[in-house]
Amino acid sequence: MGRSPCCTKEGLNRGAWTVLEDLILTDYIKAHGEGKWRNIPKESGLRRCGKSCRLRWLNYLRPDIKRGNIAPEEEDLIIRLHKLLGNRWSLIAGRLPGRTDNEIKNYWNTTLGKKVKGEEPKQPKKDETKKPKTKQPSKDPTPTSAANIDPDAVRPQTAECNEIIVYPEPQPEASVTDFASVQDLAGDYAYAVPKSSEGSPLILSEEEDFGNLPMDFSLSELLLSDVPESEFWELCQFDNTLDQPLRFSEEMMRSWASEDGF
DNA sequence: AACACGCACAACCGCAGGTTT
DNA sequence: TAAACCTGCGGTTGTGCGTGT
Repeated sequence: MGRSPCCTKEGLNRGAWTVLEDLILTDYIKAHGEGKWRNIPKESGLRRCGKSCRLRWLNYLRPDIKRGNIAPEEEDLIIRLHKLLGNRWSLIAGRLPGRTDNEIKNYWNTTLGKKVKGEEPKQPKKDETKKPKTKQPSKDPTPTSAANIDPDAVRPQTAECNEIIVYPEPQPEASVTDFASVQDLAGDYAYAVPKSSEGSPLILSEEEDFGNLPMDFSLSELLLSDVPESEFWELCQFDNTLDQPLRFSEEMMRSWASEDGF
């Protein structure tokens, strides 16, 4: 099949976006919605190709984008997902609320890839006090930024499920009935372990306790619907470098649940 | 203070695949 | 049915900034 260039390059701006261009693009998308990228330059007057507009919006201007450092739990998840999926960044990003494929790809190439290979990054990742590279004020972190979420924070509810912890099968030290089975539609078990007010896991053993769980879902379906079931538990397995089960934060679960219509 | 170097990340490029004509 | 169009993805590049000398 023949392929035309994405746009005629003549007369188009390239390189870093200006504040004005960002404003025009944001206003246009607010008014007309996403999609029809090719029409944007024509209709908005932006001197950018549609592809560039799409990239700018998806990776930078979208209001739900999370700014700030990758949290340890996100990092853990990226490593595991990459192990399973390889460089399928968009798929990985789809399971990290507010993160873009480009951001994850960059993070992997600069930091995580080395870490996983056992090679320490030359310098620790700069903290959130770092300034943006380009002089664009729209880079301000959103209030929901990961940098604002302490993954180790103890949330003082006793009955609500704060965290979903997936244990590999079979459970070595406990029987299935020691845990709250959220649902096992596919024959897989997902265990919800609420934290006590002291922060230690509270093991549910009574059926009625399950009613306090915040959502009802098929975890394998929710997590990676396009990953074969046979590979699902591989993702959840303990390994030598991460001696703990796979954890998903409350925020992730909320985001996934809303995205997937649960 | 000036320079060199390396890192981080926004942006670009080419390709693949789905949709429309 | 084929060609053209459009969107999305992953790899790569360019460059601003921080840090070390």
